[in-house]
Amino acid sequence: MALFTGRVVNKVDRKGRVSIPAAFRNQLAGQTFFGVAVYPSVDRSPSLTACGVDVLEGLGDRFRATSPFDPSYTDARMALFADVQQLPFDSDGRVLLTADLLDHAGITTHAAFIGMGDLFRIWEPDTADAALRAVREKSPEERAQLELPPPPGASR
Amino acid sequence: MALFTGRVVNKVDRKGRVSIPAAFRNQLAGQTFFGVAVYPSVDRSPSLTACGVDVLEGLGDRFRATSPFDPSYTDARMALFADVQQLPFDSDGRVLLTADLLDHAGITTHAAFIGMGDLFRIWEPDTADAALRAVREKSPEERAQLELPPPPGASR
DNA sequence: TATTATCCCATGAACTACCATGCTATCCCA
DNA sequence: TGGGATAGCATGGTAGTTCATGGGATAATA
Repeated sequence: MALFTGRVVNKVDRKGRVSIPAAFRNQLAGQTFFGVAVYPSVDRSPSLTACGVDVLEGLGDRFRATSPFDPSYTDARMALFADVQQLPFDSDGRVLLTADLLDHAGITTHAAFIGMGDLFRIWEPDTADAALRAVREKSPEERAQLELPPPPGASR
Repeated sequence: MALFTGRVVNKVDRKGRVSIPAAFRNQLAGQTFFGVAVYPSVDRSPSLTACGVDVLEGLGDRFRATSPFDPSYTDARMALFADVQQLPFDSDGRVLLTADLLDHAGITTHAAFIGMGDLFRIWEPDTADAALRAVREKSPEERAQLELPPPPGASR
């Protein structure tokens, strides 16, 4: 399973192309679709969320267990999958971000890639830094898990 | 489970390469990723904390079941993974510390590796000595009360 | 035809793998 | 027990490869 970590800034060229950082791209090797799934982040932050298609397939599996007629999940189905773009890598490992996506994140010349475990996000770099600062202030107890891993078997 | 102990100082060459002490490296053998995960210490001390990627994978697993809609989890994901660098060993057991990491710890020509159980830390040697001295100079009464987490499964 | 997307190549920079050296600790044998 | 051989380790350098980025040519689309 992919494990995305770290922060990388790459350039967006005139055509809207961006290199996905090699470290991230390599995590996605060996999937059914050689590219990334990208969508505007559902928490309404001005960022894009990206993952391998296997993660989406995993979410699909969770819906498959439910009835397609169960109205309680149809909203979630639409919200999840409607805005997802599957962007293929070109031969150099770049993807073409659509105008919609660039707009949503306010990305112009540079894009910041932020690892988030089995997902990563794409931000306008300054916005990303501000968000990171905010999160570091807000979630010290989360970060502390890195220093004091919870005992095995602990659930939350 | 890895058990890091002791204190070792190694040289950082012009390219930023450092040998991870063999004793530490051997503890990490047999992991899915042949290298270390390194990040600025969460307690804001001028040091880096390092561990095997299996620790990160354990954290990642805990998020996989959570809702992709819940912003509190996305914040936590970002706080946890954004500052973590996965550094692979080269064929001689060295890693390349990024400028960010070197900066944070004030490391220039030498790096001190301090074992801390299932983690270890990387310091600028003089800074490490000062921090160690501070801990040792606590009175015996204080040191006797250094807090240990309860053993797993203990009820209290 | 104008516009957009896809593919391919060129280039400089960064990174990786590999090799050489010297030091140190360990082992083995006299 | 002393001394030499040996293996592991830290460290330095170099060559080959990958990566990010730009540009251009071709193909698809409107």
